[in-house]
Amino acid sequence: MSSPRKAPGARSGEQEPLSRTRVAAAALALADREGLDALSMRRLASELGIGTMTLYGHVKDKDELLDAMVEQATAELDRVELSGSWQDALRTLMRAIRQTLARHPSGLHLRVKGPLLNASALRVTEAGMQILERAGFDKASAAHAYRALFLYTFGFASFNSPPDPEARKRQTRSALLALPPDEFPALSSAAQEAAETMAGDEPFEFGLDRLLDGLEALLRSSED
Amino acid sequence: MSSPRKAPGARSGEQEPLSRTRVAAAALALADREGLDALSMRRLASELGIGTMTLYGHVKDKDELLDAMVEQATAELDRVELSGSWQDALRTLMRAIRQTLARHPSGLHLRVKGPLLNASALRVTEAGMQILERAGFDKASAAHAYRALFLYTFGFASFNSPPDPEARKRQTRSALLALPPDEFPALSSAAQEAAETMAGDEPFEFGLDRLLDGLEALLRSSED
DNA sequence: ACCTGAACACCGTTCAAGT
DNA sequence: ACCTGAACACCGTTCAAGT
Repeated sequence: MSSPRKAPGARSGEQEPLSRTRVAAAALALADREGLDALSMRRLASELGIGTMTLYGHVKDKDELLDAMVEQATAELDRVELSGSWQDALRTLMRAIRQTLARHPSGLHLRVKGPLLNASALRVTEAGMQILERAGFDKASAAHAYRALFLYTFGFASFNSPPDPEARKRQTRSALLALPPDEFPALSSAAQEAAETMAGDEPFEFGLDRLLDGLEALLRSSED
Repeated sequence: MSSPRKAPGARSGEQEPLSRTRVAAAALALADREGLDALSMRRLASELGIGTMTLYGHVKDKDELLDAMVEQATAELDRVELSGSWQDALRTLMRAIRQTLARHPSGLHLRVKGPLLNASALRVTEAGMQILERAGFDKASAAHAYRALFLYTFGFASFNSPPDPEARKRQTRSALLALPPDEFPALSSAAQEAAETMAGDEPFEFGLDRLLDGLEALLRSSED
């Protein structure tokens, strides 16, 4: 009767029972908040109010924990509303991927060691492939096109992301302005323009548009 | 006379005196050989035959060591021979970037925390910007185009890279074939084609060509 | 000056013991 | 069964001492 665990409802400080998913969510939250370096098994456990070793009941390894975090993050991608031309639909899809990656700042340039083959990631890929095939691409072109779009988006998200976009731009701009103009004529005269590409949505949209234009050209040439 | 340090020439086991560069090179070699996880200050020091703390004379931090490794790797990029059309020249440049990233497998998806502003990286960027401006792009378009090409290449290199390309393809293919075809019609019917995009040069070249085509279209439309 | 061992505050994970 | 403290083999880095 006096056991503190009896009540089935939510206690003030208590949570639903631990699960792999909840462990992954907590780990992702911690990593997003304080950086991947701050994520340790011991730290995570104490944050969850459990013994360190209890974590190993839900996750074999720290490596498996990192995998679970990637799954957890990609799960947000399910159910994106897609409409319009095939270009618009792909744009929407890629923006969603980019946003998800951005939402988990240090959480995701982490170590994606192999192809992303969890359920959520595959659903997104399926959506992309359907859009491309319906647009008229054959299977091989559709697969290549999706991969190119995805890796472009991934590269942008992991390398053109916060923190502090303005600081990135300023840092880049002053580094370029400090270059000897005779040795770096193009860069030092385009310092402002180059700095602008270091953050924000617009540089992402630029490349995405070019990629989609290139795909459209391929589609037209194959239809002739 | 009997001091083992007197001789200025190369001893059997001895090396030139330690420097930040040599420390970075050794760290990069170690990380490439055994993975980034195997790189520790203690391990690196003992491999160099010095006390752990001696490393801190050449590098403030482990973080600074990682920065130095990135510098070291990008240094390989200097002096790429560029010729042909602007498309061919950019192709050559991007291939070189991709190869350099591939040469340092775990060494480089590491933590590029900010814009790459070291001398070698900037020289490569300068080359790219010159090619684009000579082709007729204005400064803003050239900056955007270079950034898109670079991030596409970066995404590909860090996410489509070894180890074991064939295993990646097989793993992807069987995961896709295991999907329920009614829920994943596009992916399960294109399992082979999708798997093929998971490794090799050809998928990289596909997206690069589309990007370059899109850029050419932009260039033509701006010239009218 | 330059180098470094010892020490401190951490890690991930094994193992054996607690309930 | 489920959970976990203690212990082991590591970390990065500070500090004070060696030459």
